Amino acid sequence: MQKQATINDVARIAGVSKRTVSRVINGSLSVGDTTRTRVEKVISELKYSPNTQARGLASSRSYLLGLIYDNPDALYLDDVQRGVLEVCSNLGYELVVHPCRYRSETLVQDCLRFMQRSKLDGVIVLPPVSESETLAQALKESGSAYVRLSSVALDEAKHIVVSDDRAAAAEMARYFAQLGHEHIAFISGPQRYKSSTERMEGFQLGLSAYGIKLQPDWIIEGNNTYETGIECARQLLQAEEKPTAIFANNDQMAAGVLKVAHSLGIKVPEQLSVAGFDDNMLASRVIPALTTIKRPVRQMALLATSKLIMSIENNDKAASNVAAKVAPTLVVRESTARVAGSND
Amino acid sequence: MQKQATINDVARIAGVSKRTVSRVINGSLSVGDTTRTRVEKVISELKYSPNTQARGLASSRSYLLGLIYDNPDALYLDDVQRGVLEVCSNLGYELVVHPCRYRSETLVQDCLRFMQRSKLDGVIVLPPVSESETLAQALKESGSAYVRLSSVALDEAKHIVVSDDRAAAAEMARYFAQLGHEHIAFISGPQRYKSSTERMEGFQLGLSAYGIKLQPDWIIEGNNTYETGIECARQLLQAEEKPTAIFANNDQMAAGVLKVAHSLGIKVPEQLSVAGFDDNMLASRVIPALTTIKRPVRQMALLATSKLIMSIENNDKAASNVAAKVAPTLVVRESTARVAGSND
DNA sequence: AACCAATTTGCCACCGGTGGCAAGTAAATC
DNA sequence: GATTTACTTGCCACCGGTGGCAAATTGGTT
Repeated sequence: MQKQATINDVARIAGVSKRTVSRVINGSLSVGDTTRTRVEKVISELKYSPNTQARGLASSRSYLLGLIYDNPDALYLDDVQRGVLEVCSNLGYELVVHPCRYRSETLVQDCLRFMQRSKLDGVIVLPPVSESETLAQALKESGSAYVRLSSVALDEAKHIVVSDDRAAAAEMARYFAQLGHEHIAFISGPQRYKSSTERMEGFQLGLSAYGIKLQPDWIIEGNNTYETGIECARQLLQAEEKPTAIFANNDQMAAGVLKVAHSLGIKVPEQLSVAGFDDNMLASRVIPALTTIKRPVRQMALLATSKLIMSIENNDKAASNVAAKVAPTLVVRESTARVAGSND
Repeated sequence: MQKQATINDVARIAGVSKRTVSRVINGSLSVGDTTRTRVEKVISELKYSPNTQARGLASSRSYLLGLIYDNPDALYLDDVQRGVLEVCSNLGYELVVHPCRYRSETLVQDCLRFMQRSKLDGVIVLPPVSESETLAQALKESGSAYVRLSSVALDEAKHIVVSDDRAAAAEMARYFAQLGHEHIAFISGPQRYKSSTERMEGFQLGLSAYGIKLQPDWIIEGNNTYETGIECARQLLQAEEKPTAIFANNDQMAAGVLKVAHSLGIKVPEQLSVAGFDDNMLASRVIPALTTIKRPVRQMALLATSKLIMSIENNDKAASNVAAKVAPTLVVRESTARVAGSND
């Protein structure tokens, strides 16, 4: 293991003090041009790169960001992580991932400890953990930089990136209505999450514009997994009176609906329209391919990371206060069709 | 932001020197029992936890592990990451994720720089990056702790966790043969990866035991994505003479085969058997559910992480030299059946 | 009581950077 | 040319721990 060059080596060879080298590294303005180029030359010759631990110790910066989440869908997490990493690597940060338990009593403590232990410069918090106001409060009080991803605007513009799931769900409602569907069921996510209630309310609101009302027994709560999608679909499709369209809170559950419909010999989309939410990889793989709402996950991740780094480097001074709101969009594929017998 | 307690605070309050506190933290033997308990009491009262940067600076340990990969399947990465994180959090390590480009000329440099910059204690390398011998060599020479995940035993037992993909593919061959298939096609992964050639060779070997030979034009190379799965399937299924069974190098491509078969009106499994490799989430979601090979990804991740940490903490002395080999297993679902007209 | 070995504890330098301030240097003003 | 001003650069302490070694304590022996 060849020994790593230190700032002292650079200083000695360049014939300056290490303080000056430090200035060059950090892009300080007050370094003469000739000195700067000389130092830079030595730095690249020695392939010197500063020791982040020492740097962190002296300046309380680590160039480490954290990603906090609780058991998200693999595909969602992957999208987010890719986006975050892209920005990180461009801007010289590394990413530490940290799963945690949203419903644990020690959530706040756990997250703060994580930040402190690893001396993170900031964290990005994913849903549903992002919905915890106590955590957000604790982060704010501890003076940490953070950004939340959410489908509801539950924080100052500086700390949040929101997607308008409510409007997107309303758009799906309109689409269903225009296909002539009136007997519509909704498989919701856990009602304790705002992201779930937002989508449900948006959907209901959208339908009501067409005079359609979701029957209470056609609103079933799943937990966003494929398995509960199957359970919920069974309840709906084995009943006497069946809906002609089902909107599921995400693609996983919609895939479950497809499976059940297939096993019951119900043809999609001829006899039943099915739609999901997310537009992850699964949506295009299943047969028939799912009509769904595309969430711009990657874009949210990019935005969030940029905001976060901006707020870190500006030492939290305004600037990044631009609202970050993204709009999910309807993607029509094969799993939805005009209701049988209708010709609107 | 309440100020963080330091080792000096603990030392002062406990009435000992900070060196002693340090000893207590690191579980050194030579601390008297009474002193130890006193110090521990103060530590917990102050909720003191050592500054990892300072600790790292002084002892060149960071309690940070790295995960190095190149554009893996989202589902695979998620499985691995979950497994790794589980062990990490149990043993007090954090995980830094690091995507990179396997085929880049600067791969080695990039990875070493990553390790050095973040002062990682060790890294876990996923396929296909794990197949790079130059990287492995560089890691070894730099004295870094590392573990590779692979489907071929290309390193000392200490540094690798292997899955026997060859044997698994052979088992799939036997299964196909016993179903009476003789006209069999194989959609391979990129032939530049050993994991791909291993599976192909295993499959061919398995078939040859039954006197079946893969025709050269029924071996098509994809790149493990759904899209190339579709392209390859088109070639196979739009030809004059069609295979009765297709084995794809992974589930993504197998899903592509299902899609093409469906669009061509070819019934699976009645007219065509399809199998994949991985057994990821997708395999059970598609219709019909895929027969596939289950890779014990999670188990590999757990093993790899344990090995890595063991080698770090033993300062690389033997001990972790147990061979770590896992066996993928055949999972039969709905996409495969006895060949039409056969009754073996 | 004196001595010795083993165990426990403390002191100080050091890891590799950055912050604050003083000193040095060059350009601008009178 | 002397003085002020602005800009560069260097010095030293410090961030919060750990390593090596010396000092102090303990307990058992003779």
